[in-house]
Amino acid sequence: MPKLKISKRKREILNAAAVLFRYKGYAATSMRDLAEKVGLEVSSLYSHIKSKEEILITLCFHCANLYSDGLNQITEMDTNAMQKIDAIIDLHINIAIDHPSSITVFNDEWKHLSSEDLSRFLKMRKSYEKGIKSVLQEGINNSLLKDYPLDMLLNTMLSAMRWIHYIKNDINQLDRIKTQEVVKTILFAGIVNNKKR
Amino acid sequence: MPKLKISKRKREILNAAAVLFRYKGYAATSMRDLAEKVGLEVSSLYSHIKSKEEILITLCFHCANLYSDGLNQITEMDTNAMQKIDAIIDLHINIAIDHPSSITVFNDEWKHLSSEDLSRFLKMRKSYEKGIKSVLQEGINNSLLKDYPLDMLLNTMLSAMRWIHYIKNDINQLDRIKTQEVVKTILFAGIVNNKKR
DNA sequence: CCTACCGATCGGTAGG
DNA sequence: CCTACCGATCGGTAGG
Repeated sequence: MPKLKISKRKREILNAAAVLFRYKGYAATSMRDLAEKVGLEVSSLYSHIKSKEEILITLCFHCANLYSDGLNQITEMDTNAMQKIDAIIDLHINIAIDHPSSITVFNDEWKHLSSEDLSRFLKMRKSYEKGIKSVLQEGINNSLLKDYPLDMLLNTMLSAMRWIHYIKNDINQLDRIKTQEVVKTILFAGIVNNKKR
Repeated sequence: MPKLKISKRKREILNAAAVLFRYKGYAATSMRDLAEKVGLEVSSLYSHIKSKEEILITLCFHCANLYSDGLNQITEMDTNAMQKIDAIIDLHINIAIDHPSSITVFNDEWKHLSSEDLSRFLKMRKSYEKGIKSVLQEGINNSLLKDYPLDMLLNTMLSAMRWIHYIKNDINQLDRIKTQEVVKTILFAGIVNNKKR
């Protein structure tokens, strides 16, 4: 596991790439686009990065780690399923607001990863979903959640938050707390077993 | 408004393109890929289509029309806001199940439209969202819906269904009715004003 | 970090 | 619908 240090310049390049990939897509973004954005000649980029794909790999797995680290902390908490789901929703909303560009890359551009990286990525996603599903299952077992098919519950819940990172930056003073509150209320009133309330 | 007739061959090409764009993305799909898929030489494609972008335009606006025609029928119905939202959810789920490939293109690849087509597309989307928002507003006014910010209500509701078209084809015998039922229950119990129930 | 450059691939056309 | 072909652009390298 390298990645001990990332130079300031490299971070600049990664950030610029995230923004470009977000709006143009990975395949439609050229290294010329990226070079221009950071004020370098194309060839100079390769002093800092190995390849275009290395950038994609870095961005995708950076986000993957944000999610899986977050989930690990949550599952270790000594709380019930409802509170864990509460925390999972906070996690997703916070990541979406704090990293809108790289989250878009993570969501929409991972398919351009190749072979080993792609399968590693899909494995991480599978395991992340498995982690959430077991929280959901715990909630169902304790009658805290309605007994719906886990897949539908998971997909609906996670999809329902997949618009926050599209909010334009100039509306960025959007109230994080308000978003969490409203989204949570919408989701919870739908997921929670009313008999228990 | 042309498009009176689309030859069988052209339809084949459009369908193959939708599938390729879905899995590889528009920019990463080459006309060579497409030609191979339909069993033609690259240059022969151009007897049926004008350009790569024409394909994207056709696919995007085909879907856009499915949604806006559907919404128009719904808003003309003589029903209350709740029933209209019910119908809107059905519309989205049905389109997602019936046109999984082109809906993915519609959702993820519209950004590759250029200038006039892009702005026409965004205008249609804006107007579609406006139509749904006025249904939501009507529901709020009649105390059928919780009084949340319209944008959050709209985005959460539409996003919550944006996973259905990713269901793999080999699970295609997934029960449409069951999906509608579960998604609707999850969404409704969250959106509906409980004081009214 | 730049100049100079390369092979591969791209969308698309001419002409039949 | 195909053969033959083209200019443009791609990601990336050599060498300093």
